Amino acid sequence: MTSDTESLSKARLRVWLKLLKTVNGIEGEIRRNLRDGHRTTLPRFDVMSALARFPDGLKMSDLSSFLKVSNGNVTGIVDKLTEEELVQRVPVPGDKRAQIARLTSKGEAEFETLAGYHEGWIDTLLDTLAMEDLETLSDTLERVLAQGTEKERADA
Amino acid sequence: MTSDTESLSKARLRVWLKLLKTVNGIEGEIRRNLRDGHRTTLPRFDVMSALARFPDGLKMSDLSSFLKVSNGNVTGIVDKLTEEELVQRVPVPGDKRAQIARLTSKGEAEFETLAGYHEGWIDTLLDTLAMEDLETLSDTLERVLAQGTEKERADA
DNA sequence: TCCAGATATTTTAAGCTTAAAATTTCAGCC
DNA sequence: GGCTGAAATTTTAAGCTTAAAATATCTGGA
Repeated sequence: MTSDTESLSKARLRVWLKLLKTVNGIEGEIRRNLRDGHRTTLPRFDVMSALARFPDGLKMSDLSSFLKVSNGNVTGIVDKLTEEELVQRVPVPGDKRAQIARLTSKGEAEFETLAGYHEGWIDTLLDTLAMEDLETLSDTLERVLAQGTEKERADA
Repeated sequence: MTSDTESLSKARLRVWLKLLKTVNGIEGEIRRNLRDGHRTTLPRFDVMSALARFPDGLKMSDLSSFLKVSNGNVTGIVDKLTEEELVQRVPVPGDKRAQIARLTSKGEAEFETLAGYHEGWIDTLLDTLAMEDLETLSDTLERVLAQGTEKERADA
């Protein structure tokens, strides 16, 4: 391995650690805000956010693949959101195995409120990034994501 | 709010979601690699990585603040690493409350191996980023981190 | 000395997460 | 109809995570 290759590898590692630190910091702040100010959690917010994108609801399995978490995971979160009447399970006509989870009107209202705050928190936390930075960053991330997609294909 | 301000806020939100997707994807890949190929987990790797930076070991509380996780959390992880003789707890002379966690020589060897693989995984996953991209990205993240630091001061 | 508050750590309770097993239902084929 | 394998979901077991309570020890002052 040439010295150039080695330093590139080390530089990537350092940037990865910084990326992780940045994202963990922001995510921690969001979790704190949700918990302390709104008595909820990020996984709950994520589920509601996914359901808000699909007004007709999502099958449990579609919800878990959309969020990239396990089936069992969403079962537990939807259980609790259902207890609080923020989400409801609707039977799928013609398939007794499946259920559709969807926001109740109470859940929609709750999500709209939370989403507003959420956008504000992110806006503050990413305050230092102007449109040009955002575009550059977005392009960079896009390339990394594309590389990940390629790898998935190789694994499959 | 002007339309420009609104679109900036929305753009920040979109970039945040992309950032999260990227980091979660990479982190998931690292977790899979550690689990499937090396019978360990990311939190364990993180603890060993922190201890590897401090050959004389770290007090439990310093370890948790370094990793930015709770005290109780490291207690459990160090317990298990200790059972496997990868880490040992050393009493602190003059303070019976405190303990220093440090890698055993077995732990050091194990970490060196894992760290090599880890650097390779990151190198592959960030394959698409050349030195120039890394520098730009690093600067961008630095600014976001600095903003977070400012906010912490305001909260304190 | 003794005690009150601070410090270091562990324990506890609750929630999130996963992979794997279990359950229920479906779909196609005989 | 009945069977078999697939599909959708839930349950289970194990581990990670946190905040808060509990424990043990230390420190400084009365």
